[in-house]
Amino acid sequence: MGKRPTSHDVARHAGVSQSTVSFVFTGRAGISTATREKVLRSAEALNYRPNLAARSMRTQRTGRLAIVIPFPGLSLGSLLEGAVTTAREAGYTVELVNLSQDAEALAQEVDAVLSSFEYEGVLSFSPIPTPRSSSAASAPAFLALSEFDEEMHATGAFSDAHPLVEMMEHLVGLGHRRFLHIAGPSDYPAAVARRDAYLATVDRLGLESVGVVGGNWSGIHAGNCVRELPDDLPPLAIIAANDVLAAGAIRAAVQRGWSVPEDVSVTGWDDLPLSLHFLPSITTVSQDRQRLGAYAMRRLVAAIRGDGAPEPETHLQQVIWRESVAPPRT
Amino acid sequence: MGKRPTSHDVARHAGVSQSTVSFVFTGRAGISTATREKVLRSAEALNYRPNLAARSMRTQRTGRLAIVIPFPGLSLGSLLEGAVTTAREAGYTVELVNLSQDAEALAQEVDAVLSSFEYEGVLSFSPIPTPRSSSAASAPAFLALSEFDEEMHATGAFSDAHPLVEMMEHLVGLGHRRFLHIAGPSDYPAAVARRDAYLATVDRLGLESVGVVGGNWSGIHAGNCVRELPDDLPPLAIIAANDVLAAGAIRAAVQRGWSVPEDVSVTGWDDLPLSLHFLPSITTVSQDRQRLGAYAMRRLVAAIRGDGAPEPETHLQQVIWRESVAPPRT
DNA sequence: CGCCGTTTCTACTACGTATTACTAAGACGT
DNA sequence: ACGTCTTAGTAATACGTAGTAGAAACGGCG
Repeated sequence: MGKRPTSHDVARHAGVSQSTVSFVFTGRAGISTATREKVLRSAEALNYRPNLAARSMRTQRTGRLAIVIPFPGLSLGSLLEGAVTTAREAGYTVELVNLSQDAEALAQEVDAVLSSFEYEGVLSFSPIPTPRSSSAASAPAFLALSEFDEEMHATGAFSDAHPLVEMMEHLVGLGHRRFLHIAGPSDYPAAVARRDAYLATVDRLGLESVGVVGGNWSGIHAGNCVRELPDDLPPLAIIAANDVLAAGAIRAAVQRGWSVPEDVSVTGWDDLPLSLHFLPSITTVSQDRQRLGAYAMRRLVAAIRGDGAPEPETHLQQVIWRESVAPPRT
Repeated sequence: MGKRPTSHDVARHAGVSQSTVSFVFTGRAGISTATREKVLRSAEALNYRPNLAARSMRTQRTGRLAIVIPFPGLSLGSLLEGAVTTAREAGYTVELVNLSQDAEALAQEVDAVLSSFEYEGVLSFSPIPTPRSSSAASAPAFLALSEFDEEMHATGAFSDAHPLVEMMEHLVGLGHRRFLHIAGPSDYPAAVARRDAYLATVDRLGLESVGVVGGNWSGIHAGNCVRELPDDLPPLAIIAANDVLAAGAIRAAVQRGWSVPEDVSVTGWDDLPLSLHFLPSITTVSQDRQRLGAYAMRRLVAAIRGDGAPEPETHLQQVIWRESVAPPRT
């Protein structure tokens, strides 16, 4: 039960020889349809997957490719760099698997990856539905950024959105009282954490909140939200959940005649390559994505080995003050 | 000679048993220093690397991890998505390997990857020095974007920078005569291709070129170049090698009082997420990075199988007209 | 000189698969 | 009925490693 089934097990179950099973799986001719289906049914029943290591030993082919990425990656997010480096140091190799966008297919694919016997651990950097009870037998460690995120939030280390609080307090120090939040989609824990931090800070400091708008990562949509605001609103401080939303908001504000930052201050998140050159340059939060990736991988490896969780990283995020923030026009 | 050496070969060469070789490589105690060094010397002489498939078959551990990426990637560049999907369809698995930035270490690491016997093919999306004569014995296929790039250029399909010509001709049609090119680093074939296309077009259409400046991918540097231009230059059309350079240029132009696009038209390349929201929004070239990644992978797989090169992709790039381009102020 | 303990090495086996060589069973023409 | 050809399946083997059990060499001690 606890062991991974082999082609011998399938053969025994189906009442044929191991060779026959192998022929079925390699698609060789000379197998009757009846036998083939019998074998496939047995394989299904036992949850059999060919062992790729054994196969590649026999065929003398690895079936593996590498994509090498030089360190200053193609805006891969240094996330992968950090993760891959850490995995390598721990003696692991990292494979890339991509998934479809459709929710149902995605769940199925994740399940396939987890039950493929090919991986000792699986890491996801984006919110993914927790896989259905991975068939108890030796399931690989699974770590999704969503849990990760929430846990970090709980421990106050990462997506706890503390920089957002820091930015709001600074804006209040400059004289701002009226705020607007442009939020990201609610299935992104980071987006939720930022929204919650915004609401909590409004509450704690007794500020005026014009509302929470947005709900996706579209800069166009963010711009539309700004266009719908009443004319007499400024001075206003807009806290956007990332730089794309901030950029869309700035553009819409300028287009309706509000000057940034004199009438409207705006903050973003992510420090995209163009944020520095924007007009005005965007105040944002830069994340040390490489260290974040490394940390996520350390956690996964610890989970595999049954070690306790490693020390959480701190100072992974930093506010970068730029031109899009100023005291409100008096 | 043509075969990959095994621990048996090393044992024979060193005059010990295979077990001893295995013990040396797994670091087990109970091996005298003399024997250990003898084994290591033999292994070095034969270029031996443990066969990971055999090892993982024996140990029942794969040593492999996966990073799953959902389709609308984290601005991974859809490049990887396309490549991974294509590889999977061809029956391959894709591993991520990262390299250091230092040129010498990098060359050594690439060499290690190529001679590790672990990969049937290796793909690089960035310019990487062609590896030293990969020890003739069954070297894996290697495809670097640099060659790729240059070849595509030769066949007129990809980095042939044709969109750049299209943009310049359009600008001429609007009435522009005076041009400036902000180039990328000369070790990026794409950057070179764009510069060459610029120069050729200036020549062909008898335009006035203020010069070719730049030389790296820094937006700040691009801005400095624009700041050094003479005051009475506009009207001017700036052709930047990518959007970051374009953004830096726009920012510097606006800061010195030139309005964009009335005084200065600017074009970029890449269609970054913020380019659409920029003030003014940046005319750029969008690349179908997913198809590009898929094509690169098809080529790699074809090289492995000894097939001829697949049909080159066309229409991978498209000019996106935006606000940063207009007729020159009269 | 024989006994024991330690160190150092070797012979052998199992891991799970693909594939070659072979056998059994029909199908068919004469 | 007999030999031949085709089809469907099986037995046996090799791939390269790690590790178990055991052998050989060696030194110390009585």
